[in-house]
Amino acid sequence: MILPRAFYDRPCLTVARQLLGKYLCIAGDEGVRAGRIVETEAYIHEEDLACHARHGPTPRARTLFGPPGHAYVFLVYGMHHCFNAVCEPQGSAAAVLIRALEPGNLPLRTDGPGKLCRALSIERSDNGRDLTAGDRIWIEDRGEARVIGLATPRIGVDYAGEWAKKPWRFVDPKSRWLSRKITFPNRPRRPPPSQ
DNA sequence: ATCCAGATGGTC
DNA sequence: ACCATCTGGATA
Repeated sequence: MILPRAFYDRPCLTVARQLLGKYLCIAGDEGVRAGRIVETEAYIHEEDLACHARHGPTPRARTLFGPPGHAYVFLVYGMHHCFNAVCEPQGSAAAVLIRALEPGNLPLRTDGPGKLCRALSIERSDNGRDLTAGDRIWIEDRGEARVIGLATPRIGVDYAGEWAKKPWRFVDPKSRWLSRKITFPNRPRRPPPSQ
């Protein structure tokens, strides 16, 4: 089932959790490519100093302020794309970044936001695309059991001060395809091999 | 295992 | 001047 607009028209943290275990799909020349979502992050409103909406509805951030259920795609570090699903009602600037997929039958690795965009050929021309029309990019519910997401701080936003510490990244703890391994504090390390 | 420089270009 | 990343090379 293609996720309907009502799925996205809810609080960003809810959408970020519920996207775990869903399938990001794209239709291309050689059929449909899809991967299971195992890692997400929420970016929430103008006051979130890690969110691109922090400077208001600039040309880049405009789609964040638009209606839910659309793609927000941008270029980072001059070479990688990031894919987000816009959520919450129009005028409420929030989106969920998809950070990792289980590759399934995809030929390239998808354990990172830039890598998954490359594997699915998502680029800036996909910015603003309607995710509920089912014509090129959509997200599917394939009836799997609900994933209990593990919350952690977001990656790569240390510049955002207090906002960087909020536990707004969600991972499927059973997946081996996360952009970073899950680390537990004070877990003893395996000793180096002795001769 | 961890650390880090460099690539590269849009955005403010 | 930054930056929601990735890769390869150095080091231990």
